[in-house]
Amino acid sequence: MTTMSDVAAAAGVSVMTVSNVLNGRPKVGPETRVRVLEAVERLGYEVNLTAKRLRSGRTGAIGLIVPRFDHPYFGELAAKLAVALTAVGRHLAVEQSNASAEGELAALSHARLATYDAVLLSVVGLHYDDVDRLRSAVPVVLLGEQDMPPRYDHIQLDNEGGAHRATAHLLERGARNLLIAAGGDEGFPSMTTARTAGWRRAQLEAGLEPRPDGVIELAAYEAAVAREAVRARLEVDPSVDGIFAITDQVAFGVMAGVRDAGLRVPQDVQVVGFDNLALGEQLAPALTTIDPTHDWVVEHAMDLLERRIAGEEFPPQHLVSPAPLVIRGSTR
Amino acid sequence: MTTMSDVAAAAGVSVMTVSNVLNGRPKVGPETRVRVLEAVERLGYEVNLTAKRLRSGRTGAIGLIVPRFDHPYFGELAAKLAVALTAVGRHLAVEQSNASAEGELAALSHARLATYDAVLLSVVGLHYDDVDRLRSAVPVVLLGEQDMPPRYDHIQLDNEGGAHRATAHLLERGARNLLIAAGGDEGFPSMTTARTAGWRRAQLEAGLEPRPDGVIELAAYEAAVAREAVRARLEVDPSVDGIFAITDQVAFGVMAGVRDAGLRVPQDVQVVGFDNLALGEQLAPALTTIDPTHDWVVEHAMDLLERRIAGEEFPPQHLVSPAPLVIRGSTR
DNA sequence: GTGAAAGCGCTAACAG
DNA sequence: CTGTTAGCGCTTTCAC
Repeated sequence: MTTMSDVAAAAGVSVMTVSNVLNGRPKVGPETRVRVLEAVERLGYEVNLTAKRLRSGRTGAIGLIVPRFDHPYFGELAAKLAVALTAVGRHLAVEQSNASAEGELAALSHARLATYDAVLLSVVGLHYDDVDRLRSAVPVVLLGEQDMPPRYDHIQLDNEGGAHRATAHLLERGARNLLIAAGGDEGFPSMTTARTAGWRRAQLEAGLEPRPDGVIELAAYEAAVAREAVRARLEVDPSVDGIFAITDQVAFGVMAGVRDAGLRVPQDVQVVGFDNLALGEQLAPALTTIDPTHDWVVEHAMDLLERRIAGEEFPPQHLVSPAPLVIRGSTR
Repeated sequence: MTTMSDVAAAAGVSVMTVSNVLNGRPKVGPETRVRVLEAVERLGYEVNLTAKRLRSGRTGAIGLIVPRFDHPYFGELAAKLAVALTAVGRHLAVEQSNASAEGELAALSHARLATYDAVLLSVVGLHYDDVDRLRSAVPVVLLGEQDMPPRYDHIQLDNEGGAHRATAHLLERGARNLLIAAGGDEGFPSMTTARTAGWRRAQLEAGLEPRPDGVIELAAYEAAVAREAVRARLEVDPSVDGIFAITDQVAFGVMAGVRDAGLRVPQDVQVVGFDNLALGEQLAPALTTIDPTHDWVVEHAMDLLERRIAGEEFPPQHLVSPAPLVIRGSTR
């Protein structure tokens, strides 16, 4: 374990000069710099990030807290974020919040958040009050579709608009008997209510009254749950010719459920998802879906983070990303 | 920002006593303890993990370094690991290594590894020499199928055996013209060579000579690549009746490619994958595959980590997890 | 059972 | 341009 003092001794300078060289501060003579860098090289010195943070309050690390590691949506977002952060000399560590009931609170604890220069918090599954109680020593930017305390910067998708585009597309391609595979009304603004509203509005604008039994209520947004629900529904109601699935994972289940019922996608039933997971492109047929524009989210999240880290003061930003339609084979 | 001194002052004790209470050390009087805990509660104190680590060298955090966040295999492993670590009072942070060429080295730097009590390093894509050059201040346990320096603890799957079981199953279910969707021989022991060897051995044991053109060489283990390669192959060679895909992601592409060629799974071509990704179960037909037994890996990895963290000395362990067959609809 | 002193490795602030 | 001093918040050590 070599320290800065070791390097300083080896180079015949003070620790402060070593620190100045290593952090690229301007006031170091060129030959002193070379001598220090040689000593660093020779001793294999690497900075102790823990000590650096304790003193300076910075490490270059950004935290991303997601509800679960095994959902591809977060994996795809995290991958893009990691690349973008690496490009600006930072790095990303991802933590999972709701591995267990207590895990949720533990991951959000002051102490753990404080290990990062800033934190991106994905609020899926968190409630307004949980987040409102949060006290963080570092800047926090919220990501996700829940209604959240306005004092935070918050980036979300155009859920209503995306669902509207998805549904309008189904109608345009000739579907008339539309279902939505979603959840029940939770009584507060959420991804579910916003996307359901978009599905409803598109039909009203086309002069269609949404079917009263149009919502297939799913206990969980998982493929297996959707698959069984869709199969059961189609067996008693074969008139259905279009289904908007509230997420791509649900859409994967919907497509399997349609097949289980002996029907074909897209000839008998057209399907549109929401999330544009990489895998949707590889199915046969490939999934028509709404793109959550991760690049857009990453770009704007990083801008907010950098400005907050720099201490810039400005009112909390509430950004809504576009959510364009991606047309593939699951619609005609 | 309240510190331990603030709490000590509020409770009328020394910082040392606060530290003792908070860390459950035995030598504190019951009523002192209550007084301290009250002060902690009142002031909303939370420990500064950075300071704690600088002094004690421990934070309770375990690092998992994966090649990429957006591969579901790692997501599923990380999720299970996070749950298990939470249960023992630790927590998991996941970092991505090869977001870029330099990212790989950066993620493995001494400095970054040192922010954890121990590190699980997934070595997919890393070379023997990269890992051999690694100097870490904390225990490192290797995860993955590459050949690695024996001085590390290393957990891998039974690649050859799993591939053998997958192939034997295809033969048992009547397939006779077998392909493997894999990569070329890289000239060193790897996941590719081990799984290809298992595929070969199963055929030899059944009295079949593996076809010289039996390996569909994929430029990358991605669904899109496999899909196109399989479609092209089946169009010139319709006699194929069984394909072992080297990973589930490849298998997803293989199944789509079979359909693209106008054939059916499993009636015309049977398919077996390797990884048991959650999604494989939701396809129609569901994917027969080899289970990488994440639970087994997690259990053994945690055991090694805890013992190394505790400073226990023992020879490097090289463990091979079972890799059982999971039979579903993609085989008859 | 409790506390005082020392210092983990680094950097901010300032002196030279 | 370079060095000195002080101290981030905590735990280790050892004295009482």
